[in-house]
This record gives sequence, structure tokens and C-alpha cells, in this order.
Amino acid sequence: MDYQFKEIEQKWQQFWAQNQTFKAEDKSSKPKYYVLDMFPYPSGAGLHVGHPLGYIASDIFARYKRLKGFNVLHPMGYDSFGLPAEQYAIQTGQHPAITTEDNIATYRRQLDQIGFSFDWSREVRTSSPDYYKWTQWIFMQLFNSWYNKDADKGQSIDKLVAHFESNGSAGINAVCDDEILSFTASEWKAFSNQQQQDELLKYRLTYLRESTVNWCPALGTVLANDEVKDGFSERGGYPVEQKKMTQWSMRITAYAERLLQGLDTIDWPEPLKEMQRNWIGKSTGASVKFPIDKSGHNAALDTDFIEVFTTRVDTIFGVTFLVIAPEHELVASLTTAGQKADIEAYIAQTKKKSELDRMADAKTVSGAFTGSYVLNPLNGQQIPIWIADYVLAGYGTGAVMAVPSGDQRDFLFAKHFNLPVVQILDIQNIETEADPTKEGAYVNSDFINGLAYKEATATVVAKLEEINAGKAKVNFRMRDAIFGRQRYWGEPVPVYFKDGLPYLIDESHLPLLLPEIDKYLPTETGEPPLGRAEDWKYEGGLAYELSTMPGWAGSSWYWYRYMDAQNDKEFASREAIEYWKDVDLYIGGSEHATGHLLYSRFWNKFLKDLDLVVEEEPFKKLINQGMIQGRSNFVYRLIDEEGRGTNTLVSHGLIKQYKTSPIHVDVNIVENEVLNIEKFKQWRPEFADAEFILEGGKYICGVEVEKMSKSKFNVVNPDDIIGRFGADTLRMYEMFLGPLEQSKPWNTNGIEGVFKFLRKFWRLFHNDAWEFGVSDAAPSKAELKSLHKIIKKVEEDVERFSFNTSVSSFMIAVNELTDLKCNNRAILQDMVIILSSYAPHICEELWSLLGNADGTLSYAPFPKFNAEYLVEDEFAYPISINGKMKMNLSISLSLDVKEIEATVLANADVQKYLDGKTPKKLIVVKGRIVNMVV
RNA sequence: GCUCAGAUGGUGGAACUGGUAGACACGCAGGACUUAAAAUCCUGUUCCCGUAAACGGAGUGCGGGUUCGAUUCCCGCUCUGAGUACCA
Repeated sequence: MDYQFKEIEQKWQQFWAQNQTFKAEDKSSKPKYYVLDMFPYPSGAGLHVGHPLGYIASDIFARYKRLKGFNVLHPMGYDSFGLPAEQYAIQTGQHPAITTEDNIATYRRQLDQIGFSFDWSREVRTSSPDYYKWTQWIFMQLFNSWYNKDADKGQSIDKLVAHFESNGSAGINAVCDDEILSFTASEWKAFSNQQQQDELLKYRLTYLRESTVNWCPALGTVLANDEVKDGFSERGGYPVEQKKMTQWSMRITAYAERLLQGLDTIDWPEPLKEMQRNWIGKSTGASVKFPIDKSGHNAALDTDFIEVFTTRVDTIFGVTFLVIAPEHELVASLTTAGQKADIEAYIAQTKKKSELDRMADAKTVSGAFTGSYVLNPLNGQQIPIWIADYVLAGYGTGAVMAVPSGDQRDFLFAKHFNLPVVQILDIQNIETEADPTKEGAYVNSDFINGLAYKEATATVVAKLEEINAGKAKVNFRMRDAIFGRQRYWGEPVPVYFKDGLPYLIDESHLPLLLPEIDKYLPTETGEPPLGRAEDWKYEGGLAYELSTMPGWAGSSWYWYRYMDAQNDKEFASREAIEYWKDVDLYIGGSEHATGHLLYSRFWNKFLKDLDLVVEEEPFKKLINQGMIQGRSNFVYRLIDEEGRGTNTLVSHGLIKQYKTSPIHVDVNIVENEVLNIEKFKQWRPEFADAEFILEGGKYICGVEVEKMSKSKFNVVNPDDIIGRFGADTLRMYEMFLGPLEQSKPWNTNGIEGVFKFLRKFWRLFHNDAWEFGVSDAAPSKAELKSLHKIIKKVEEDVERFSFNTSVSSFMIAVNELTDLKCNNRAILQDMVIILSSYAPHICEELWSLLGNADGTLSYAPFPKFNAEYLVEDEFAYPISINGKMKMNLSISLSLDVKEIEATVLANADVQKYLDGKTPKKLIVVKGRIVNMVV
């Protein structure tokens, strides 16, 4: 029979499901290998052709590892809490759980069609109570923990309480809020429970804090920093504003240094690590306290100094002004009566500017003088305090010491407002711009005059410490992550409130189920949707937390749940975690670089600190699959003399001769840029009687690479491809498209080449009448050579994730075997095993036809490479003259270099090229090349 | 601006440690089969010169360098894509 992909694929997909072929063993003598895909959010649009790219790669790898004798864990699930289902609920009233369920069904159907070898018995859904019970449980562990800097790990809060009880707050080195109390053991014991809890909250790894948040009014929720792009929400593109709110936060900053260091131990793409490094943003410098000059005015100030962070404390004698952020808490009290109008006008002006304007405006200098001064702590010099929006409230202390000679922004500011610029290094050139050099010797710098950079820095820091005006400090750009959304469709936070303070619900009450509500909108009083739930109180009367967890909560630990997905006693058993340990290969998009991948590493480190998991890093090796871009096709409408569009369309090659305007056309009715005119006429009524100006009898469309989107008619659905060519072709074609990590436009041109290849492979097993038949004769040398070439090639390619090159090699192998008229069982059976990770359905069918037991292919041993079959006794040496290849000459490989030289020089054709001359030099690389210098 | 990645035929791409540039596939052209079309198969296909072949010349974004030999290594530049952005 001819290659009937539809029947074959259906048959084997059913077989795999019924027999649970890919169920991973929990206990095994085989080595483990964990291949993980980033699980999808099941959107209503279904899977598009870009999604499976990574899944196909990981599936090939997983199948390959099984053939290589590994016990492979290759699971799939759904990140099923999220905004779209809730937005849909707001519009239609349909419960998000129903929408989600429907979407998951679509995803599952689509995934099954592609023939993935997932172990579905371990499926997880973050929105299922069995799952989010453990997300809530991990939240509770975070609430019950603090970060001990001395031990450099997260620890149980009980330890902290015990310390307070015996020693008070002395000797505690913790990552905590700024305003902690200092107390003795007896004072602690004298605190009311209320006071104690209030104090402990300042240490907990998840805590409540009033902070400035990214508030998105359109979505009615707070967004994390990584969910905001250029002042707009990443999802939906709505404007985002800054707002003060009391929010749950995660003390991820406690782990900043470990998150940074850990990057050096994992095999991730360098750009991705770089993104995390930038996000963490470590900078080493010093914090300096500038005493406020209270001599003149505003004696009412309750703070004595302004603290700044600087990476160039050596430039402290070049400070000619201080700049604080307009939002800085001291602005109001520092402003003198005379400057009040100026300052207020400036603040009003910055408030109006959106973040986007502020960036576009980066070149314009703006600011206002508060009227107050600080004193340089080292020489007592009076320094004016300004406000300007180039100083960000959220970074460092929201205040900078301005050194115009060394910093370009400070320089522009000084020039604009006529402030002094002081040279501090002898070789500094500050005529037209700031010079940030660290070279040369200091001048105008008091006790560091004449010193060099390193020495000067150390000297200044020592002096500041001595007079208690500053110290060396490491600063991180990363902020604590906000952990609450004013939304319905997320995990409820397992917390209730008593006397204004949060308490965990009892563990036995987990999971805290999401209550039913009448509408998925905030309450009339502006509370989150959970405020609508009736009788939703803890133990009869206590109010629950009404915000839910953010989208990243459920995805920050899901790889552990796959290890032991049905466990109802623990998030995963100790046994399972000790066996599977961590993810060996993780494939997904780079868009999660600073979100999911950072939070996951954070939670993992925390779980490791509590000794709940065994590895410090969760994902040993990570690969980013490239983005699949859209590839739009265009037709060109002829414009008449009056500038009106006509119903005549001009083929792309001729548009220069006419006046035309481009129109997007559905890529599904275009093949190799040739428009299917019949389908086009049916596509939309307006084109039913369109006329065409053709070239060579065809209408050729224009092409452009754009985002894949419905409005551009360039979305390709994998279902359509599978319908036409089958899943095996889709799998191989997606790999054939190019290197996995490269972004590329989706382009169906060329898919037939892959389909033809599979058919050719099928034909090796069949005669001209499509009857199955293989021979049991001993394989020939040439056949064995082809086979062992491909064994080696696939091993090498898969190990380095170069899937595109092995597809080419498969084609070469099949072309060779076809030329050899090979129908040898021994050869073909090994071919089936090798190809099975790429094209599993056709291989299962052939495996079965070859007389093997159904379902044994997935665990068959990968053929062993034997180098002997590749040994050649001759090599066709390229003979080049001055590096240019001229001819090939076959020479026995048994000859040594001297003999090769002699053979080459004795050759008549070589002599013809040499034209009587003697080569100056003769380079012979055995088995590679001969080069003559003439 | 900064950081990272990349640039190879008409197209997607290959060439792994410096050693025959363009594998494999698409497209295109020609041919076979067919009444015809589709499907299938065969041949050719980097560019230039030449009717064609032999042959010759150029050629991996641009300019230089190292080397017997460079798509690969080094220096400078251009362009494209991604990330990031007043980070003190």
C-alpha cells in the first residue's frame, strides 16, 4: 500500500494512549533523564504553528534518550490560571473554569495529533485545586520563613522567634524591611502578640507592604515589573500608572546574590543569562550620608541627612549638587518657602508625563531647586539640593550625588542650571562633556590628592566609615516581587486577617478553594472580585485575603509536581525528588527570561534551603527555541488615474509599471508565492469578479515578514498541515526549517520535499506494486556504509540539538539506499529505529510490518555505530594551487606524506597545471588536502 | 546609547577542531510517461565571459590583517534582529 499517513498516525496515536507507552517509571535501574517543555497557557486561539517547534525538538530528544536506555520523564500540563479566561468571563459571564476546560480540550487534541511522547498520567493544571493546594502550601512556607544572612539561607521563622526570645534583636543579620525595631529579649516577651506579629512580618519571605505598584486601571490589577513594557501592560497594551497600595511581596532580593552566582553553574544561552544579570543589576559602590544643612531654614526636619548610593565614591570631592527624585519623601520638607512654587510646578509637570514621554525626553534637561542644602561629609562644603526626574525613586535611595565632571547627565544638568563643574583628576578633559575616566591622579580632592583610583576609593570609604557617614555597599536593581493581583482567576492566598494583621489558615484547611461569585468584577467599594463571595470567611468570621496570586505562582514549582503528580500528602515525595532531582533539558521561549525563569530559580533555592528539594538550580540545560514569525502575502490592487482602487490586481513582478496598493491575502491560498486564483475569488465576495494582470500565466504574490496575527491573514494552523501531509511531515519540516534557536518566518514552501522523503522511505520497504517485502540477504558494504554514516550523524546532531542537519542527512541516506535498491531487513530495521524519534508514526508502522512486537520500538536499542564500515582505502584529494582547488586525485590512504607528494608530482594532470614550474612549497594534510605554492 | 545575536545562490539553509563553499530541500528550466492534466521519474541550476562543452575569472555584508590555505581566527566599519534603557 502507498504511504497512508492518516490511518497510520491515528492508529499509533491510539495505541500509545491505550498502552501508556510513554509512562515514565518511578523506580528504575536506568539512568534518569528529565526533558521539560514550558507548559502553555491554554488560550482560546489554540495552538499555532510556532508553539510546537520547541515541543517537537524536546520530543525528538526524549524519544532519542529512551532509545539510548534512559528512563525519560517527559510530561506536559497547563498553566491554566490567567487573564484571558477571566476577561472572557467578564464579557460573557461564563465561568473561567469552563472556558479553561474547553481550551485545554482543544490543546490536548492538537498536541495528540502531533504524536508527542508525553506521559499524560502526570498532567498538571495550575488551576486545579489538587495542584494549587501545593502552591498555597509553598506560600505558607515562605510566610513562615526569613532570610538569615549569616547562614546565607532561608530558615524557619521559629528560629528567629527563638533568637528574639533569648537574645532580642541583637545579633540578627537578616534580609528585612528598613524600619525594624531594636529590642531586648525581655522587651520582646513583653510585646503583645499583635506587636510581635507586626515585627515578624518585616522579616518574612512573603510579607505585606505598602509600596508603589504598577497599577493597570483597564485590567483592574497590579502588574509585576516584567509584565510592564514601556509603560503599557504586556498583555493587552493598556496604560499603566504608579499607585501606592498594600500588597503581598516576595523577598526575592534576599536571593539576589545567589541568583546571580548560580548563573555561572548552569548551561543556558549566554544572552538569557545576560538578561538575568541585567535584571538583578548588581553594582558595587558605597552609600554616603550627606548631613542636611539646617542652619538657615526648615529646622523642623526630623531627618538629619540624605543618603545616596554611588559607584564612584572616589569622586566625592567633585560633588557640586545633590539630586533627589521628585517622589522622594523629603521633597516637601526640604522645599523652602521661596522655592515652593517652582518645586510644585515641576512635580505637577513630571506627574503629567507618562513613562514613555520621560524616555523620549531623555535629552532634555529639567529640574528644580528645593532651596535647601546638604554638607559634604568630608569637607563640610555646602551643596544645593535639586529635584529632577532623571533620578528614579525606585533605585538606590532615590537620591544621587551629582559629579558633573565625571557623569554626563550631571554635566548637562550643571551646564543647564549654571552649577559649578569641578575637575577631580589631573588628566580629565571636561571642556565639552563629562569624562568618566578612572585614570590619572586626583586633584581638588583634599586628602586623596595625588592618589590613584583604587587607593583613593579605599581611602574615602575608610574615612566615611570612621566618621560614620557611609560605608561600602552592594546595590541591586532588582526589587522585591509583588505577589498579588486584584483578580478572580488565580490561586487564593491562604491568609486571613485578625486585627489588621495577616495569619495563615491552618494547613488542614488546604486547599483554600476559589469561591463562586456572581460577577467577575471588582466590588462597588473597589475591592477585588473575591470580595463578592458570600459567606466567605475563615472559621466563621475572619476576613480572607481578597487578592489572588499572580500568574507566575503556579509555574514557579511545577516541574516538581510532574515527578509525583498524584501525591495528595506532599507536593512531591522525597523519594521522587531524590530520583528525578532536576530538569536535564528545558526548552522554551526567551520571553520568560526575567519572569518565570527567575522566579522559578528563586523558589527552587528557597525550597532547597528548607531541604525540601535537592538541587540548587532547577534547570541544568536550557534552550530557547526561536520565535516563529509570520510571513504575509500580498496582492496589489491597481489604482486608476483618479486615485481610486479598482478590482484589477497586478502580479508582484509588474507592480513597478503600475500604480498599486498592497492588500494582505490569506497565506493559506498561496503556494510558493503563486496565488490560487479560484480560491482567491471565493475568499471574499468583493474579489469574486476580480481581474488579474498576470506574469507567465501566474499571479505572483509579494512577501513580507511580520508578526503572526489574524489581521494579517498569515496564521498557519498545524491542524491544516497535518490534514494535508500528516504529523510526521510536520515534525520533520519544523526541524528542517533551520537551527532550533534561530527565529524564522513560518514558510510552507518546501514542505513537500519532506513529505516526498517520507514516501521514499516507505517505498524502500515496498515493491513497485506497493507490496511490503524485505530481503534477508547479508547487507552489502555500501549499504552498511550508508547506515553507519547516518547512525553517527544522528547521534552527533541530536546531542548538540542540531535537528535540521539530521533531517538533511536522513534524506541523503534514503537517497543512497534508493540508488542501491536496498530492501535489506537488517539495514532497514536499524533505519526505522534511528528515524523513529523524528517520524514516530511511520516508523511504528514499518516496525510492525517488519514483524516486531507492537510498541517495542520506543524502547528498542539505538543501533551501535561501527567505524569499520566507514573506513576507506582511497581518498579523492583536492589538489589546490595557491589555495584554489583545481582537481581531485584519488590516492591510497595507506601512503605516507612523502609518497603522496611523489604521486601528486608524478601525475600528468598536475604537471599540466604546474606548467613546467616547480612548486615552491607542497603542503600535504593526510586524508584532507594537497596544496601547492607556485 | 549600551549588551547580545546574526549577515552565505532566486528561497530555507549546510560546511562541527582553519582544509574541495553552496550539502539537503524548495523554486525555476528542460526532458520522459500521458490524448491532456495532476502525480511520478530523469537532467541542469552561485555569478560573469562563451552558441555549447572544455577552459578561464569572480565569489560567503564591506575594508584590512594573520596563514601554504579563512564562511571559520584577529582589527575596523555597515546593516538587520533581539533585549535593555536616565541604574547614580
